[in-house]
Amino acid sequence: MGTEDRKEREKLQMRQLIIKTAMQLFIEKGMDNVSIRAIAEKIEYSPGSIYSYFKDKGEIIHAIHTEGFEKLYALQKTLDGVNNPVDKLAQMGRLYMKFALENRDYYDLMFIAKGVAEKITEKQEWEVGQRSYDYLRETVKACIEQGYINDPNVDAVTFGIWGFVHGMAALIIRGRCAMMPEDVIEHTVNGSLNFMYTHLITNNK
Amino acid sequence: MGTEDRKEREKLQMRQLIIKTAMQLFIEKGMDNVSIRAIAEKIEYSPGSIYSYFKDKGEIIHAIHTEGFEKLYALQKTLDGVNNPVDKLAQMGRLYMKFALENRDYYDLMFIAKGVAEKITEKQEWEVGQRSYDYLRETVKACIEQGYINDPNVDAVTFGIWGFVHGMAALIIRGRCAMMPEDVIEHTVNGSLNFMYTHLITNNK
DNA sequence: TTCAATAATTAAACAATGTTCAATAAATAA
DNA sequence: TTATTTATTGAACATTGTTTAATTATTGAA
Repeated sequence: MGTEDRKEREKLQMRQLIIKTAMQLFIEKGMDNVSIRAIAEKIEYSPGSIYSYFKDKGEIIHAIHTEGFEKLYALQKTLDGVNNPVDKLAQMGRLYMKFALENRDYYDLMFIAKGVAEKITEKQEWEVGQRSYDYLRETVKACIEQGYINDPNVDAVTFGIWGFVHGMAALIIRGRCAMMPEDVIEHTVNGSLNFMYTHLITNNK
Repeated sequence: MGTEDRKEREKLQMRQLIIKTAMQLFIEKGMDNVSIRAIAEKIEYSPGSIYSYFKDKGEIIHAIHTEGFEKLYALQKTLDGVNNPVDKLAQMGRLYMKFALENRDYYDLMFIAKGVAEKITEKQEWEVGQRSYDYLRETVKACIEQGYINDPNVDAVTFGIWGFVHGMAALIIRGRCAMMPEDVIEHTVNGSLNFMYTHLITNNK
């Protein structure tokens, strides 16, 4: 009988609805001001009900976290056609930055928020993030192999470049840029990206 | 009569005790697992009492936040004697990284935690952080003026370099480095710092 | 259709949080 | 000593995430 399939489908739909609603409220009210009760109320269920679909609040957050990584990786894949690894690296940096600043709640969950990463260590659920990291790493590796970057340590270069873009994004998202007016931040970030990509590449073209 | 002075002194001592105790518990139990009640209990006062010394929990956190900036600036000042701006920049990077990783709770409060920066915007309490930023900026400026860095945009270069070191620190502190084993992180970070400082400097010595 | 079993949903309760406030105790100045 | 100001308390409030016993809805078989 197909009723089991239907039930499963409904269960999945409900999970999806909860996730969607949670994300809506996150964006609307800020990640820290969204209670289980608020989510429950918005979907017109009781608070307790949510716990038949998610083990705890962390599991909801983790679901959104994963969604964010899907989005980011999809963006990265749009660079598949770029052959020159230096161009690819530069474009990836801009794309990463754009993603971070246009999806601040997602980015926060993915790379900044506390209490998200801890719970993942148990399982191998890093895969979804690993994919993105590998994509960057492969590009860096190509840059090194083709002589564009003059440093044999792929991991150090990759981590450094990631840190560089993440650092700027995190400082902006967490409001640590009081030393410059709001409206010049974007310009400064562009300048920083240019500076980096200009200087990291060796001159032997 | 000097009793007013004494009272003021006592009030300050009490504030200091609260801050010290809070920091102890922060390190001991983790920043998110320290309640006003826990602090109160440790100093053998009632929870309500704390509110005669601090407006709210945020004010305690902000006090520790400020303490952190004092510590960092004191460290930076140890580089006053370094004349070559490139050396100074490189040493500052390592020093910053060391501070971040050896004082994770302070660093978290200063540059990552949410709900800290927001409350500061009102006042001009950025000064304590601004000092540190200016110290970096001046060093970058010297590097540019002396031809070591080939980019006229002081702010973009400064922000980029800060973002670079902050990014790595933040990723480590917030547990986003699952792609590499715990014990190679330090080595990788060193490699990244070397890579950056080697490549950001133009070759005209 | 009827009925027992299974599943989904709820409301109420729990413990922990930050914070407030009237009552109490302590310290001070006259 | 006494009146006043200050410090401290403990109880209370609202809000959180979470659990659970009771209730309602749904299902598959008779």
